[in-house]
Amino acid sequence: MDDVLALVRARGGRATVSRRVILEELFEAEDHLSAEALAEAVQAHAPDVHLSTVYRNLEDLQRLGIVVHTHLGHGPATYQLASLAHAHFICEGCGAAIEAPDELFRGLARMAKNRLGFSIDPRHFAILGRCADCV
Amino acid sequence: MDDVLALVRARGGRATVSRRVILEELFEAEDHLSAEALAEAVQAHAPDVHLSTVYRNLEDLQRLGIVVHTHLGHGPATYQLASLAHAHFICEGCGAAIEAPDELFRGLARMAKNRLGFSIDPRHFAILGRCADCV
DNA sequence: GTGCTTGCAAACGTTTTGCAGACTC
DNA sequence: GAGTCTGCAAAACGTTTGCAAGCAC
Repeated sequence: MDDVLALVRARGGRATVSRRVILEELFEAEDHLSAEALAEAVQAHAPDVHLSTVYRNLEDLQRLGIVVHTHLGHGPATYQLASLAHAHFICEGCGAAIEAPDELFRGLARMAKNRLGFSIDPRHFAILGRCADCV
Repeated sequence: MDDVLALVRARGGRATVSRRVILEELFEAEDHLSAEALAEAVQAHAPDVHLSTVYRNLEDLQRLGIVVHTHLGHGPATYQLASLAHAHFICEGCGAAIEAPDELFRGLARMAKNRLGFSIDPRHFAILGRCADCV
């Protein structure tokens, strides 16, 4: 958290109140947050922080490699600390989001690399399907 | 093509000119088409078919299981005949879309099923990464 | 003081919807 | 004739941008 602000400063950025509160909420969040949900959480502490400021900060933080966004379905993107990123399975029946351990993708990664020369990063878009409860 | 129109009729739908031309273009298309690209192709034969009509028909055809849509990246969704659906790898460097043979996903499918009870359908969202040319 | 950052409002690209008329069966 | 389908315009949605004022350094 302080490391991040130091990095921001090192790149010529400023440690503004908005930036600080946005980072606090990101570090505290347990789930992925949409930009709108993050804005609401931030506004509980700093009511004047605008949704567009949240979007701009998320973009900056992604450029610095601190935050990543993921598409879990058809709604808004969700944001999280890059250090916590992982792949997801989304149930088309009930919408449940299941965390997918990275090791499940080892075989696919190897085959994609060998046969197509392609290095996968399975974390950006979720993989759809059906969970145990939805047949 | 005629089978599809028969199915549409069997469900109480009508075989309108728009529907016919949209289906023709879908059967003729080699690539995935965005709704807008499909509308343009349709309008070459039937100039008055509106983009919203294309969207409505695509939705109906998806409900019937004839068409599926896929998200290849951050732009518009792409549509294709369900019978031609497959997974994709998208290069974050150059944007290239590479078809991913289904057998690459066998191992992942088995592990997801055994360990999480989840049946994957890897075709709805593309998997990002980097192609051979983009390191 | 320099120049990054902000709030606001307005635009964006994609998709959906309300409506009155037109068409298929 | 009943009910589906259409074109059009307008709205909806998530996100981005232009601008002038405000703040960090």
